[in-house]
Amino acid sequence: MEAAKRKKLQRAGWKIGSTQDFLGLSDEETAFVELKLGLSERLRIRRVNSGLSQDDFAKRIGSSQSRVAKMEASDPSVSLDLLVRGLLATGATPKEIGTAIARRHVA
Amino acid sequence: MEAAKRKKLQRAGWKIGSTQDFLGLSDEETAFVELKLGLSERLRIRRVNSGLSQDDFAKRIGSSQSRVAKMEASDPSVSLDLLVRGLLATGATPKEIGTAIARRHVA
DNA sequence: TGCGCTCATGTCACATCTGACATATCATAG
DNA sequence: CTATGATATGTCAGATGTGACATGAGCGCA
Repeated sequence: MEAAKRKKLQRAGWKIGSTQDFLGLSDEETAFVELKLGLSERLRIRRVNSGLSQDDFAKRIGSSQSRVAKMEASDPSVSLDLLVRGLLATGATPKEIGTAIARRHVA
Repeated sequence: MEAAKRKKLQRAGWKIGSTQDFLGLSDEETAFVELKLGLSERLRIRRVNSGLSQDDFAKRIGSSQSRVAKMEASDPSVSLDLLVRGLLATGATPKEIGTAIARRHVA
């Protein structure tokens, strides 16, 4: 998948404001990626707020530390399904998930 | 996946109000299934409103009629990813998607 | 310096999802 | 009744996602 670059760039220090810009992504692909970003941010927030390490959290949702890291990094290899399941497992409500999807930068 | 039954029961004429009841689903599994239902309903609405057959729509999003039918039926074999991509392809905004997830029974 | 804890990244066998196809059901028109 | 168009259901080979493992980087602490 082409969009694998995003992560790299992001790591390299680029503030992600609108993602698209550099990479030649279609509008739909962009929307999809941003939507995943909203969820992964939300996931990290919830995990950190509950004082868990990635490893603890992984066990709690029946996964592994490395996959949790990838979830939070919104790695191309993680599906929306996994992100949403992860959020639900933390007790996030569908409403909160909907909000995370609808608009980013929400507290 | 266990939850494959849902569809069958639903077909058999059971009004799905809260899904859970019969099948022994955990709260999280239930929430996940309902969340998918919200999206699949939304998808069918958007397709019908734009006057497309499943077949037309399938071509437009690079899939097949049978898969579209499964998407709208919220078949266990379809992922959230596919539903969301499908919605985005119809021009649905992240906001609309978020709303479809947050609360069902929305017009 | 070395140790323990946390998070990131790459890899891979195994599981799940996907498009395509075949076929079935169900209307509605002729 | 019988075509025709739309939708539903089952199957499967190939594509994609997943947990697990190894390993490295960063950090605070003795």
